Amino acid sequence: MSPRNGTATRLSRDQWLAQALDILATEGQAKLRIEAICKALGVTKGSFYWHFKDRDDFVRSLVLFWSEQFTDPVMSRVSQSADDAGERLRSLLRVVSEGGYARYEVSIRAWAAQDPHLVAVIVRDVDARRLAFVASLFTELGFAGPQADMRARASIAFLSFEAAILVKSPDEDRSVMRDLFFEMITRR
Amino acid sequence: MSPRNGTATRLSRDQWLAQALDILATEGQAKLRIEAICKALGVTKGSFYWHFKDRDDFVRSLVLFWSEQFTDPVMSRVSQSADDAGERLRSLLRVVSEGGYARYEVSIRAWAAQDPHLVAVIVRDVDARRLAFVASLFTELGFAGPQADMRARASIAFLSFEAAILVKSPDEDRSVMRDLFFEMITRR
DNA sequence: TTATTACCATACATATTAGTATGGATTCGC
DNA sequence: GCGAATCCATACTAATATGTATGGTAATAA
Repeated sequence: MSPRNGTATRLSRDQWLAQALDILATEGQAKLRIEAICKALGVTKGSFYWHFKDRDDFVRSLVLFWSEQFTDPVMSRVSQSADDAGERLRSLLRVVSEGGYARYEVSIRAWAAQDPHLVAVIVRDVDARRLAFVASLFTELGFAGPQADMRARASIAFLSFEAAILVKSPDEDRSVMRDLFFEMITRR
Repeated sequence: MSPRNGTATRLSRDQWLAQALDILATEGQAKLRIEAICKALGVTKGSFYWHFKDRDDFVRSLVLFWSEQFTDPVMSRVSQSADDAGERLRSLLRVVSEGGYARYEVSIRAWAAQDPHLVAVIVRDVDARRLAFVASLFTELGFAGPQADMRARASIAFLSFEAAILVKSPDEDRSVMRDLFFEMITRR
């Protein structure tokens, strides 16, 4: 109920977006109403309409924020994690899974389906960059063309939908699952 | 604009749900408002509130309808498709992909996230039955325990997220992708 | 054929949410 | 310190959605 930030409630645009992503992950997109976020931030609508033109502007900014937070940073972190392409792939699987980066996929894509003009454009760009990045890992591992593409799609699907399947494995089993998946998908 | 059913607009509960699923797939869940569905069906709200108690009742009925339409029928059809477990898996991949059965996954799961009480319960049940069914195929193929479970999750993820990734392959490539995926996932 | 049920139209009430207008309070450049 | 820009509160409007009350028509059973 009380403001979530320390000092006397004076917010930046990014604080708005970060709080919104948190609500999106924990309570779903139906709870992502303007005044509800205001309450979580300890401010009123006056703040919202200073930072954002309207709700459309907010949603697009949020999806853009998501794409900037969870695409390039992950890719560059993974790129620097190892020299061996196999180890980088292993790092990708672990980072995305344990970092909870996949928990926004469903909500974001539900928006994309109902806003083909702007949200879908951003998501499509993210998809393309993810696919190219992961496929390049498999190319480095010696898979060519469609084989690399298929493995990239399967890997992204495995990571993304792992977070969406409501029947969960225990945590220790999830790392076992990842290892088994890694062995299968890198086998020549 | 005109009523989509032939005779003089006299609907059953299932016709309501089928029309709703169609709107959900084509226009997204934001367009799934009561009066919008009324318009598509050529009736008014009086009809809606005769068939459904309120909107919550409608949403839960819709998710239940989805689970009944796209779980047991697919499983039984696949079960009868061949004797060999590998051919049944191949049949599953083709039927789900070409039948467009995965296009509701995102919207349904977005609802599940925001309604843990009832919608999520239904989706969880669907997930469990899907996992058990697909895992049993891999068990038949000689994979035991975690190997079968991992392969079931990967297969379901591949099918579900294939429909959600906005960067699409051409249609002929999708069948190639399926074949490549099949070879990889069934390799011992 | 008549009474009853199934199904729907209409008109209304209510709630929720987005959006606006305006002024007040902090902070910052200078 | 002072003006200007930044950031937000308050009070309001307007649009959109759900839900209700009630009556009407077509089908069905007897």
